[in-house]
Amino acid sequence: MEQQNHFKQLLLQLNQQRAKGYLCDVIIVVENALFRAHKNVLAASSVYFKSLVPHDNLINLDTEMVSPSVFRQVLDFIYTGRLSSSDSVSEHSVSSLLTAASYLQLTELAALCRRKLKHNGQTPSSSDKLTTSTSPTPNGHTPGPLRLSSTPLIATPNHQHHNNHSGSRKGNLRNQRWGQEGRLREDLSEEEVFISGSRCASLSPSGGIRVNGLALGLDLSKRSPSGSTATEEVSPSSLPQSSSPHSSSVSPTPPTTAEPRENQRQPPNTSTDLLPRAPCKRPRPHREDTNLGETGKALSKGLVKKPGAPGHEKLVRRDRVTSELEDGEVNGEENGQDQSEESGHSGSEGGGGKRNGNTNYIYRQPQPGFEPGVGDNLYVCIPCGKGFPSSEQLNAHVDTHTQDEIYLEEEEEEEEGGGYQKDEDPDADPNVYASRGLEPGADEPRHCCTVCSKSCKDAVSLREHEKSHWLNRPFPCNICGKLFTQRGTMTRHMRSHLGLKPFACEECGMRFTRQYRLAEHMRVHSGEKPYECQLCGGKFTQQRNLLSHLKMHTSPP
DNA sequence: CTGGGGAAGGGGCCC
DNA sequence: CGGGCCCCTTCCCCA
Repeated sequence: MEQQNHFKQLLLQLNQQRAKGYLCDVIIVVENALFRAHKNVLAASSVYFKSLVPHDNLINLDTEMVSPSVFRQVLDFIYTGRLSSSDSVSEHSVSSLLTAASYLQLTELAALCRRKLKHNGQTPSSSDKLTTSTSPTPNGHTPGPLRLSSTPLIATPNHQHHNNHSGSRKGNLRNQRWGQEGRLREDLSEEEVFISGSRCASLSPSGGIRVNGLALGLDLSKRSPSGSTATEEVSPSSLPQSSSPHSSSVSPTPPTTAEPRENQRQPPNTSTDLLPRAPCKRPRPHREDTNLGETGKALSKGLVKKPGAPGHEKLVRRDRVTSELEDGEVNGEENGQDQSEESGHSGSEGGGGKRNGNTNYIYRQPQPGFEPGVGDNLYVCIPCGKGFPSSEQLNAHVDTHTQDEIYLEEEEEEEEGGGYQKDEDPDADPNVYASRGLEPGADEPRHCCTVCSKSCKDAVSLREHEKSHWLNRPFPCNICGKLFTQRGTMTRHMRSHLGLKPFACEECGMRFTRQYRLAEHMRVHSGEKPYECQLCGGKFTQQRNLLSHLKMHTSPP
């Protein structure tokens, strides 16, 4: 007895889930594009991926071997066994596919491409030599859509270290891994992790950041030793171990010779058994320490502590002045939080943002009807949330954004909505006045710049003036679009997205993005409390807590 | 329920 | 560009 079309239906379901990001547990970074997928599917299709996915939730691919557009075809092929119509698969793209397939050790796809090239009278490029052997597929070459053989994938891993192909790249990360101690190797370079220098420079006049990828609820920031988020919902087996961060932005070493044959018969649910059962779409807003056993309080805190996910653009619209000039976090951080956790608890990440900062970028609600990550619209415009099937189309679209356009829309919305947000009643919160350049009780709003206090005659003038401040934040985050005044700050911010925490506590395994924080943390273990309140003698491990404490002394009861 | 303390995250900025 | 520090903020725990 056999259920007909079972495999087809199963694959169909998986592909639909991928499109929706449902249960996706791995992110593949190709240049500046992010792709979500299922580890099991990747592992079942590629020996290369099989070697990576158990350890990493974030995989960077060598852009010299595979481009975003090619990888998109590769991923489509993995999930469907088909390539798009042969008409649209040019010889050049077949060649690129072959290179990518070889690099990724997708032997079936490589063989398919090779046959396609042969059929077209082409000689496979040298790149396909990466694949030392492939198993022939029975269905041969046929015109029309290329189809995956129905035979099981036979893994015939070669022993070449494909990563070496990227070795020529400066500061190459891809061969680097977290060491035994769980420390990121010293020579990691943010730029390498991060995709983008090119896109970084392509900040559009509108301030729109080109992020050719799926923000789509990906929470790149949640990556401390464990977690409860989409990207963190990983197998417990890979949890904590202070030395085993879940995602590395590097491409680990390729499959070793030791495991080849296993690849053919991996139990289909080997890893899914270890995955959390709950859908990863809506991570809980609170810590979930309970599953961590006695790993240690401090550790557990770090493990599940939260957020900041660029992704579903659920955002709280704020007054333009507030959001752009006063609250640097709303756009990138708080927003991300909302996006990832929906519950709306404002995240600690947004913490620093309430102060000042002339952050400028405005996230927009996704356009009606746009469902991030669904279907072919894998490339998402951060500003408007619109999805596009290709990076080229996205880039073209982003160029159409202008700051004025955003302003116009803002204006329209202000007119429609009366300007204030319901939760931003100036009467209730004097800070709102400040942020808007207004003063409580003033009938006529003063159009003051919140950055330099310059007074403008009207709102339009103020906006024009405010633009000048934006230039002071020339460093955009390629993931969330937030702008920074200094490159170093942006780099540090990106580190939080990727969860790169090079500084590990030897006592409990907690990891930190900053050495200073590790030093601070170590006082927890040493019991050192160097900060003493001169008023009451209270001692604190953190200076900031002493300051907070002092406020308690000084503030009226 | 509330307030204080502990611990942690993030951004700004200076060196 | 990284380190170090400051500030703001959040979250959790506990009394």
